Amino acid sequence: MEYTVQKLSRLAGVSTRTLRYYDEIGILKPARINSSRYRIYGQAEVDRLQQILFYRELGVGLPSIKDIVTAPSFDGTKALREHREKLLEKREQLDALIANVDKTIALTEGGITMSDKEKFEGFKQKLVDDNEAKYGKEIREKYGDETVNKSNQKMKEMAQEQYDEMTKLATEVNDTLYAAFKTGDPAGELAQKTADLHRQWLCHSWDSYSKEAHAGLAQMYVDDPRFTAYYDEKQPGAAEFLRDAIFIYTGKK
Amino acid sequence: MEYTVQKLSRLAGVSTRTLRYYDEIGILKPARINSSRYRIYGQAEVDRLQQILFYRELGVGLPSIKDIVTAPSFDGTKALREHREKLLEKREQLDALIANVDKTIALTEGGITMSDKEKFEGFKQKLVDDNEAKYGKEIREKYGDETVNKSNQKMKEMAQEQYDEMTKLATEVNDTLYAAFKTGDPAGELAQKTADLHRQWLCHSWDSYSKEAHAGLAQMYVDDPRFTAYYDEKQPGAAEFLRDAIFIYTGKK
DNA sequence: TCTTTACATTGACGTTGCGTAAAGGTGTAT
DNA sequence: ATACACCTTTACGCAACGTCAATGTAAAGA
Repeated sequence: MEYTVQKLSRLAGVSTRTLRYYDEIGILKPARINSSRYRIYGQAEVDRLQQILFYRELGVGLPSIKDIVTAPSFDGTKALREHREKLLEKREQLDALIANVDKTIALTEGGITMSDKEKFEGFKQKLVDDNEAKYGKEIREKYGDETVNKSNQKMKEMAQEQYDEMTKLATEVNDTLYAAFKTGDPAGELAQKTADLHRQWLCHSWDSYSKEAHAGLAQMYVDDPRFTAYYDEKQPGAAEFLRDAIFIYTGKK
Repeated sequence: MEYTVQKLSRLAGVSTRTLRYYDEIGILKPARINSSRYRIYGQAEVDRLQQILFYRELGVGLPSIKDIVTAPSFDGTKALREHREKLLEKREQLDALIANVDKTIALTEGGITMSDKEKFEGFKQKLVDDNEAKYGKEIREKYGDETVNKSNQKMKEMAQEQYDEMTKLATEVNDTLYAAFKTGDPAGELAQKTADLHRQWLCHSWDSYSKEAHAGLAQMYVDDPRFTAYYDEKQPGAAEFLRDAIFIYTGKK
């Protein structure tokens, strides 16, 4: 099968300009040039373009891609396996970001403050340079009242009914949690009702619900001491109990 | 807390140049300028930078980010929730890509060929333009022997022992599968042994093993007619049976 | 006090991966 | 013959900074 620029561009979902550019920088030369100087691509070029796009999707620069695909020792599947590893890494990064967003939402909704440093977690890959320790103390300074005020402001702006519903749910979650805690059984009826109420409460601030996210948040209640303190205030161990109940509710592990 | 350019840049993991640029384009102005014309950032700027980086991570352009964060009606948590949705979308896209990579690896290892069109799945979001139908027939042309030859070439280059091990395992998987199929029980001893052998076989081509990926591949054996054909050749229903066994083996659902 | 060193400033040009004309040749259908 | 969709090269434009360069300033040690 032979393709002109446009045919190949349609096949691959790239622009003709891109193909000409790839020719220009020597990353993908056409198989031959016909009598009217048209670029004609063949099977090998289609394969090569696929490889190029794979790596491009990763964010690999075109010069590096060139090295990869023009290397005589180029092993397609080996490169793909490496590629796969990088994609998984990228997904982990994304997960970290999502977790941070969840945390930020949950914390601001609760009027709890984050340290400046904490705010940037998930962005920085791991620039754990010495200066961080240097500024650590200053960085760990909390916000003060301003953020809480902002949060209250936002609350005021919410429709009154929504607000009522949420606070009602919140107290219900708390009450049911402590009642369930006394039964000692996270799989029991009361504990599962707590988990369900918690889900309802969550749905007020989440646009879409997923079991995974719910379970993840539950784990955070145990991992983050500020949450633990909140739930354990009246009843030590309540945060952990809530997590267990939610894990069962969401069918995790 | 007040920060100079460098302090803030270290905190947030960006360059000082970036901060100056953000000042230049008016997306993040310092709280004040001191007597030596140094930029001094305060608490509000730290928060704002966090928002900016959130959106930047998403691939949102700086002018759009400016609109978002400078809007007087800007609601932080609402924006975060939307942000979260987009992140989830992005992750789904990534998952699709990973699946495509897995598929490509599996297919090339198996010496099975992909149509040109199929190769670009996952790249093209949905350029379902009419011209596709036009070129559909040509596109659906299969590779021919060339790819198989390449694959064989690669096989030759593999260490002989590895190759022997893999082919031995491959036949073992097949043999055990058909034996297990006769028992009719995907949870039975033989079926689970098949799943384990299949895992071992996989580990020759995967750098890292995960149950999720294993289960995903198993599902693919049923979804992709070429795989189904391969496994069902001697024994119709074998592909589905293998999937069920692997699901149980990996503890899925 | 002097000097070094680390940090700040404003230009201004370079880079990547193309988009987008502009100005023109080609092929094929009517 | 002319319309039309396709192809060509040349060349400037863009985002989001990186990277000099040339220069001023703050903090700390000799």
